[in-house]
Amino acid sequence: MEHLSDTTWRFIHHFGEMGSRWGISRTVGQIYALLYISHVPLNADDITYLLSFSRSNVSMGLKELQSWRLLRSEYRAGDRREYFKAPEDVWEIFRTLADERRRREVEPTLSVLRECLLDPKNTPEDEHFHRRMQEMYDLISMANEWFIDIQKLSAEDLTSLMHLGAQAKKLLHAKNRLLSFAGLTKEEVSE
Amino acid sequence: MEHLSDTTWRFIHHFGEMGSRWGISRTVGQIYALLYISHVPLNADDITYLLSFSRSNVSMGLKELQSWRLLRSEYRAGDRREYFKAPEDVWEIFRTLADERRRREVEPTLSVLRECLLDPKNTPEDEHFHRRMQEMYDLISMANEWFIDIQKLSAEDLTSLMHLGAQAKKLLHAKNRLLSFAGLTKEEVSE
DNA sequence: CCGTACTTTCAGGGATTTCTGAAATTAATG
DNA sequence: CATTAATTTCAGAAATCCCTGAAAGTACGG
Repeated sequence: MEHLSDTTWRFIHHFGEMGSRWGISRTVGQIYALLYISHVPLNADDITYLLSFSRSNVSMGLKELQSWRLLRSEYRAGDRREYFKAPEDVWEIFRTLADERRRREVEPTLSVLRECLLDPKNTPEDEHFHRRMQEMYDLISMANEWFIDIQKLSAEDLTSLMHLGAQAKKLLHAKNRLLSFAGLTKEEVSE
Repeated sequence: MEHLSDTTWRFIHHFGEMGSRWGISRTVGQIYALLYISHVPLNADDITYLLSFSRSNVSMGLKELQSWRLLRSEYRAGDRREYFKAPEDVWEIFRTLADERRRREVEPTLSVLRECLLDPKNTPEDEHFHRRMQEMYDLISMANEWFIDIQKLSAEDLTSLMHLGAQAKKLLHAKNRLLSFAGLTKEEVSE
């Protein structure tokens, strides 16, 4: 890649902007967009040249992306530079991203909430605070578990489920009807 | 509320930090955490006093939270100040938050991708860029549609589905078996 | 309309984050 | 083990974001 076309630049630029709205800095977003779209793995100098920011910034950016487990890298015979690329599978990228955010943000939030919920309740006001924190804890905790669980599924299964969308509700009800028809309660059906 | 207890302060402080990792500033995060946890609606002066930052900052923060549709407010007889609170239902809060982010971040991203996909492909390299952008577009687009669809469901239905988690896969396969048992293809079953 | 109670706006200062370039570090090669 | 290639670190500059206080705006009650 000699230099960036208008289209690729727009793509890269947009993901820079998006990145800066999330925890990621603009340049890190751009580096990842570039690696995502490139048809060939790139080394740090390639990135420095194509995006024209400082070599050290690229180095730090790559390090950060690695800490998010978002990069694959390889070495080549007779070349001691490291070549980076994003995973082929878009699903994998989003999954990793989401999981890393879960670990960095959701888990610590749950810890703080758990601690707050352990504190003594001295006043009726405290009772109310406790209740609200509990509500939030329950929701976040459930979503967290759900996400961990859902990660087991393959991209294809996830795709099917997504296409199912709100229809899943009907399926759920149908399932419950079948169970009660068979004279079973939910509890009797183990896993 | 005369002043904040240690526990509430920890809660508020944490959501300030979390907010600053998302698009929201620290103080806006704190204001919302306070309004969320308070047992009684608060006016701007209450917030200024309890969190001790400037009145104007509180004003701007409330305005921003309103632009996210995250606040309810009320007026009281003989008091011209506006009193704010967060919705009672935690589900509603997260739903609103997610939907607003969808509108502010996901939709514009899809627009950019659509535009990029319309651009002419001049080289084999461009073909590759196109393919990668298409892959990303397809995934984001599907997730977007899915989320819009899922929003129709009630908190209870969502809870059931979440508890179902990865088991939903079995349900999906059961459905397909039922369909093929009935001699129907997916395509023949419209909605 | 005037005064009062409250809210909003916004320019500028302060704080934080991000980026750079020089120097240090690491690692491969002859 | 010296040389060279590549990477990383880090202090400070630059850019950005956030918050404040003063001033302007709004709206209600008399």
